Amino acid sequence: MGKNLEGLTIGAFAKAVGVNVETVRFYQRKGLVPEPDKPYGRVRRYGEAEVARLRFVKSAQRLGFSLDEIIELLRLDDGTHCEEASHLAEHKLTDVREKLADLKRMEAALAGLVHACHAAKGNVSCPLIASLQAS
Amino acid sequence: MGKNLEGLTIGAFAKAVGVNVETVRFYQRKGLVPEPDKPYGRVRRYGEAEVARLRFVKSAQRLGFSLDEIIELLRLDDGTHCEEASHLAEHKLTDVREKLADLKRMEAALAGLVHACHAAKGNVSCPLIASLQAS
DNA sequence: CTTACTGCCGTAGCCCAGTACGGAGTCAAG
DNA sequence: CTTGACTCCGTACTGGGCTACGGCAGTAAG
Repeated sequence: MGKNLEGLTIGAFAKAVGVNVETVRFYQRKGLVPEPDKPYGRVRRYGEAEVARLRFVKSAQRLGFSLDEIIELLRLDDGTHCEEASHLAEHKLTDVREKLADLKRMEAALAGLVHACHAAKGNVSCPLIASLQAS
Repeated sequence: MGKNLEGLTIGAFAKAVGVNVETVRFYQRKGLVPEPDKPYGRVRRYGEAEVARLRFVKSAQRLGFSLDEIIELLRLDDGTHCEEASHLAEHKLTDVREKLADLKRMEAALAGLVHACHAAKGNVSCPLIASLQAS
């Protein structure tokens, strides 16, 4: 595996992004990451593009997109279906803005919770359940 | 079912909070909401405290807490664990703020894509994957 | 060549958060 | 006192997102 830097094996690839090898395979089955041809030897090799793509998948996932939604997003990325992509992008943009609004509300609620807890230092009770009544 | 305000049946209880009856039972099995004794007849009755608790569960869930984390939060609610509750909330707050930053980047990328598509119908390089590189 | 790693591939299983179902009991209106 | 909606309880199933397992093949070091 040593000096040939033509690409990463699946194990190195997975490690580079911080996911399990099995997860890479799972994503390949779903079409989230491509399954490269086996070029010179007989094992697949992964390059920078694949690393970026896999990182994107994990990032989008952290933002609350499902794997199926991420497939959609990835189809927007290759820049070739501009007209349909634009439509999809507008839809996703609406999604994203809704998520932004949700997250901002969460942020406010959590910040309020933290604040309430700190404010209640002297007091005995910190009413967790009550703190979310208004949300 | 009408005027007796001695408590809600499970159906009315679930409806009052906007969840499925089965979800209530599921939460009872997990210990997220208590299973009241059967007082007068033989069906359980639910009161204000239970409604508040169930609402709290759903609210916390919207804030991104898992059911297991919510069990933790509920155990902290007796008011004597203010520090711990605050710590948990702060941790979530950090999560939420990271997600906000990512989402804003994604929003910018999507808006850029839509704009580019509308402006120059042709080859548009989509910055979606690149937009999350920095995370 | 042998031994020991990966990698390849399919299938099965796990966890989470519910959802559905079925049979028996209960309750209130007609 | 019957009817029909609701409750109770257990068990089974679902769907999303992985994770594990097992058998075979290729490759690398000794």
